[in-house]
Amino acid sequence: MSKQISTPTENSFVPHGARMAGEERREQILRVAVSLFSNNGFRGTTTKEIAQAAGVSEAMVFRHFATKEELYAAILDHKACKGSGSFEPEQMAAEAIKRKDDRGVFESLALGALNHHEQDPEFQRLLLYSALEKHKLAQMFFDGFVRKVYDFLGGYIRERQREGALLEMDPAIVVRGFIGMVMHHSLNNNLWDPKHRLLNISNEAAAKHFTDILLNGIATPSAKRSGKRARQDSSRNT
Amino acid sequence: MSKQISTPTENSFVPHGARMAGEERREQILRVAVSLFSNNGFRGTTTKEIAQAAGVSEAMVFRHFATKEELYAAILDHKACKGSGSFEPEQMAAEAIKRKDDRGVFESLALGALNHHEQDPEFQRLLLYSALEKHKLAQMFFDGFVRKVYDFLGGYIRERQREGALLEMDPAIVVRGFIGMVMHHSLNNNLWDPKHRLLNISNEAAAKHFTDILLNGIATPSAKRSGKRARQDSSRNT
DNA sequence: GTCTATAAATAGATAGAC
DNA sequence: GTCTATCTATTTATAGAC
Repeated sequence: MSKQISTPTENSFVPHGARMAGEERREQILRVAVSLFSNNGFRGTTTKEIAQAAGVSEAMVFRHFATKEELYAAILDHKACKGSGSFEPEQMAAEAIKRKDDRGVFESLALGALNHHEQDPEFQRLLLYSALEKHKLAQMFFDGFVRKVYDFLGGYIRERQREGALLEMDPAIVVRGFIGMVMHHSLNNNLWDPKHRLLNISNEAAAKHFTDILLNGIATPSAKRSGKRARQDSSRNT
Repeated sequence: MSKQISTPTENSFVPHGARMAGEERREQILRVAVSLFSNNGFRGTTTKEIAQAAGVSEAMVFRHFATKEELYAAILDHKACKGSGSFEPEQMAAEAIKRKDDRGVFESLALGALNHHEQDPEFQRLLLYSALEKHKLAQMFFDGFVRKVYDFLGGYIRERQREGALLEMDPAIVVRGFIGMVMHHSLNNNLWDPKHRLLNISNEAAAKHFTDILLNGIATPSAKRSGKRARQDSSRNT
């Protein structure tokens, strides 16, 4: 509330990369803005609210960020970088990939994503808002980070298909399905409070069960043998 | 643009349920408002925009709807009813359920949902916006319609588990996973234009493949036999 | 019914004192 | 650096003429 940790003695000789005294204030504004934007979206958040939440005047906000749009862009940029920074799929599943442990690969990725979204719920809301509001940075994030995930995970799946461990099927569809299970679950956890949830399980359990479904499916072995008939029955509209 | 199909001759004796002359105008306002709200959200849409898009003055909008909030609520209500009206899962999969055709059940539900969201993209955007913006009607829709789907589909899964056709596993998790695949795919189709999509397949193909994954998984039979080992390897963090 | 005009409140952004 | 005061444009909503 009342932090005045400034370094006025060195104000005269600040090198090009040195942090200004107001750097702290800037980050404080960013923090509260993240919270407000993620809760109310871009248009649902006023600069006055941001200023009040940060405990400064509105003019201060515009001193650090020329426009509201610039502030929002700074946040999305920061979050997108942090998002692809603190959550590196390739790195996260590196071990399991070397061991060709399919379960380990998918389970660790799912758990990583679920935990990431749980500890930083603002991230998903921010991204969804910006996607709905058609902000450029949302498009950039998806074109960048998401595409990387598809390429990376799709590549692993393709490799395992060649080795005969996974069924032949467009890897992109598999990735879409798996990410769908995980992201949709995260979204539900983030949008609805625990009291209203239709499903309340730990991230570990969710990651495990989604991986179970992806790799093994839910049909029993006996049902699978007799399943071919039903399949023919229902393929009238193909 | 210039429809004046009114019935002024009967204006004097309107029964309690009769439609006013301005009923048409009201629905026109509703239509353009749906489009604008779904594109820009509640706070991102101005009453002036709505009036201009409807080709009337702003005062006319407020004649039909006392407040902007009331207009928004009317839209969500209408859409939610239409959503649970034109898309009745139990009815849609009724045949397949009677035949105990698991593939048919999941595939028809997935295809129904995908087609529904494709022919009415505004619906999903509207719902997402209202969920993010924490409007009451979004909560009501999820507490009502979505819960019904979970109960209905979860019930079917439980029944098939008792019959030995499906593996023992919390039905809610299965429903969450399957709905996740389908909804996440729909959302991707709705948020990104075709040029930027990472996956471009027909709804029929998507429904089929998601059902394949759900029932059979993606592991080959041989991999499943040797899969138990890998499972033990990766269960260090359980 | 539909419009013009406008009220009342709020938005983003700036000027200038300290 | 931070504030108060203010400006301008926009937004919701209403009044009253036709």
